[in-house]
Order: sequence, then structure tokens, then C-alpha cells
Amino acid sequence: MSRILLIEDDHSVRISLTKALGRYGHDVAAAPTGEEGLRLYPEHAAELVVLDLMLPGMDGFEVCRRIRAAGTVPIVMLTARGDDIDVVSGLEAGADDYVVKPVEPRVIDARIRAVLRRGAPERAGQSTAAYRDLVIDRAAMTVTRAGKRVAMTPTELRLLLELSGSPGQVLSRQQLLESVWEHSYLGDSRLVDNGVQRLRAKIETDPAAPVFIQTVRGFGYRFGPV
Amino acid sequence: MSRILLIEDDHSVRISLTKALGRYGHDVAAAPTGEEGLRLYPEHAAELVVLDLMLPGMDGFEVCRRIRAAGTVPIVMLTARGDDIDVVSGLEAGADDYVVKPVEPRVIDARIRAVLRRGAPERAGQSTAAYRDLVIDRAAMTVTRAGKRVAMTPTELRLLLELSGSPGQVLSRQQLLESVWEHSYLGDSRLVDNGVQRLRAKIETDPAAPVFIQTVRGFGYRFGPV
DNA sequence: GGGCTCTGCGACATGGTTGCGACATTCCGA
DNA sequence: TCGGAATGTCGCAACCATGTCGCAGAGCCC
Repeated sequence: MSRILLIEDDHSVRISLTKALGRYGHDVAAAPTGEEGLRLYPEHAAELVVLDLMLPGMDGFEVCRRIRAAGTVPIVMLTARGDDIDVVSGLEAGADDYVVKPVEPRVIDARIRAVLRRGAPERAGQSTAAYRDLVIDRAAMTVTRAGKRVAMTPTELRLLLELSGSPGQVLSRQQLLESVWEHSYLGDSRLVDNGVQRLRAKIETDPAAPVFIQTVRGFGYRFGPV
Repeated sequence: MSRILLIEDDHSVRISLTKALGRYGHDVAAAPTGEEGLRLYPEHAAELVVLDLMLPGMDGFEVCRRIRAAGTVPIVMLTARGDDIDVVSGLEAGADDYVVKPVEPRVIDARIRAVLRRGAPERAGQSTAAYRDLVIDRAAMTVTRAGKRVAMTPTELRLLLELSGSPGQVLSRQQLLESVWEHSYLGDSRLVDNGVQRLRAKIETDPAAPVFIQTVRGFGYRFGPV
């Protein structure tokens, strides 16, 4: 339900992303070049910009800086996989988040919502997730269980936010590694399992019979109902 | 704008709400009892359920729990005025929001949109496949048969996802071996047959007369309608 | 600088899962 | 009707995914 400006030169990606974001309830305007994007930006009154880095003519960094100069609208960057330099430069240029190609519509929608949420903390209700007696306040970064505050470490909190950000949905270890630990490779490490275990120890009454974070054998972990 | 299942026993309320929600652009199926609602749910492929608490026979809580067991579809409860206990119990049973009777069409439409917006990316609907009374939620990785959750092992689930991903189409043993088992050779092993058997044992009422997974002698297996 | 917590990592335990072989059954053509 | 081929069925043992624990280095706050 947000007005989004998509700047992406690849025709098929542009079309499919426009459709996908439309399905998620956003109002999308799409532009194939940076110049066109900058022209559309005030016209569409975009609340958020999704911006590809590799553009013909004016590149993503330049577009990013110009949009930044015009206001504080959140910018989500699309980058090629594993291009670390791009990520850093993008953040320096003023991007709020980045998504690695190839983009999963679900993922980018989640990031968009996360960025918008982050930048729009006016309504506490929106930024609060609750399941049973567990309350997660994304604005205050606090977790409450049965009315009692639960102290969380940064990694635990990131993991919980990520999982609770997609309630009922299974997230693979790979996905969690990328989003929470920002690793792109998947060793045979028990990192994710370990994190989940530590998180469970804090929020589950009986870690042996988890209510909030469920294991889906062979696939990953899932937060919440089902 | 959304596929909605309305479960409400009061005739006049049911009719007027159906019409009102229809005017707001929703595609509404209505059921007078919980049993009927659960039957309609997979058939209508509902993206959201509006559920009255006071129902003859199976009450709203039970319906709520059963729908919850089937997937992550949002549920909006209708409750009698000021009945706080109901609200709490409803939320515990898995409802996402509640509306107090008498319902204003505008109000319930707003709530519906809010709930859908809140959970849009991760909720079912898009990622849910249904055939007869079998519901497969690809996001939550859950399978429900006749409203009852069916526990699946990873291989069984992968096989079911693969088959149901091409409903009505025959997949050869070779294809299934490659996609599900990630083998590239085809011995004379009974691996696929074995997997199908285990899968049938879980989802078919009578494994001797399979409804969901049919054998196509000499070619392979097929999910769903002919 | 000292003490603290956090976190990554490896090792081990364990129980469900699965691959496999053997045999039964069904199907289809001759 | 008969025989061969294709498929269904069963049980078991190895294996694999996950849970669990402890440790040590790194980071952080005072």
C-alpha cells in the first residue's frame, strides 16, 4: 500500500517486479533509466524508490545521490550477487537497504515494508508484532513475554525480527544466514541452529516443545502459527 | 479485491455482509455453519476468513483452530459487543483481528484491508495449492487434509510439492528422481515408487484407489485431476 | 586494563528418515 | 489363460539432520 518508484533497465525484471509489487498492494511506477526515474519521482510522489545499480547512462549511485539531495525518501538498492563493493558504495550514496539479485518478490516486499516501517515509527501498532503472549516491538526493539520483558542480544533479536517478519512462513537456513548473519555461503555450520536454540531458550517455555519457533525438518524454521 | 470466506449463521447478516463486501470489490463465499465453511474453504481458495463466534454446532473457536491448522490465512472474528473474554480467546485461537457487532460494512472492509496489508507477503493465497480437501501451503510448508494437519517428512513434502506443482501432468520417475532426489541416473530402484507409496499412505484415504496421486503405468505419476 | 557478555565453532547424542532389497500383486499382451 | 513386466508393499539398518553442550576468542563497557 505504498507509492513506489522502480528504476530498472532490464525489461523483463521491470515488468515482473512491477506486477509482483502491485499484487502486494503497492502503487508502482516504473522507469527504465535514471533520467526517466528522476523525472517520474516528483510526479509519482513516490514514498520509496527501488533502484537498480547497473543502469545505462546515469548509474545507480548518481541517481541515488540526486534523489537523496531532493529529500529523505527511503531507497532500496538492487545489486548483483555478492558484489560487496557495490553494497558499501550504495549505502554510502544513501541507500537504506539493498536486495541481492535475482530478486524474490516476497523478499523485496519484506525489505520494502521493513524500510518503510523503520522510517515511519509514528504508529506503534504497525511496528508491533504479537503472537500469543509474545510481543515484539520493532520500534523500541523490545521483546515481552507474558508481560515480562525479555532481554535479547543483538543476534537473537535480529533472528527473531527476521523470523517474526514472515510469520507462518518457513525460512531456510540459507535465507537466515544471509539476512541475519550476512553470510552468503552455507557451510555445514550449526550457526543458525545454534542461534535458534539460544533464542528458544529465552522465549520458549519448554524449548523441547517450541511454540514460537518451529523446526521444519529439511527446510528450515518457522515463526508463529500453524 | 480479495477472495473472502464469510461464516455467519444469521441469515440476514450473512446476506447483507455478502452484498456489502461484494460492493467493496471482494469475491465472497458465504457459509451458515462452521462445517460448511471448512468445506468451502479450500474450494473457494479464500485469502481471508470472516468468522462469527456464535455458530450452531461447531463454534467459532473450533473453526478458527481448524482453519489455522490448515495454513496461515488471516481470520477476522465477529464478536458480540463488549465481550472481552471472547476477544482474548479469539486471538489465542489464532484470529488476526476482531470486529464488534453490529458490523458496519465500511468498518469491516477497512479491517479486512488492514489485516491483508499487514500480512500480505507471507500469508497464504498466492503460495497455496488446493485440490479437493487437500491444501498445500508452500510458504508454511504445511499440508492439510480435510481440515486436519498432515505431518510430512522432507522427502515426502518435496515429492508432493513437485507433483502438485504440475497438476494434471504426468511426471516420469526419471524427472522425479532428478528433481526430488537430485539423482541423475536411473537405476531399477524402487525409490520413486517407494516415495509415492509413503506419500499416499499419508494423504490418500484409500491408498489402493488413489485420488491425489495417480499411477500412469509405463510413464510415471500424476497429481490431481486427469 | 579487567571483567563481562556475546558469539562462532566443533563435538557428540539421538531419533526420525530414508534407501534398499526382497517379495507380493497387478496389469497387459500373446 | 498364462507369463513377463511393471508396480505395490514391507521391514530393517545406516544415516543424516537437528538438538545440545562447552569452550575460547572477540568485543564491549566501565
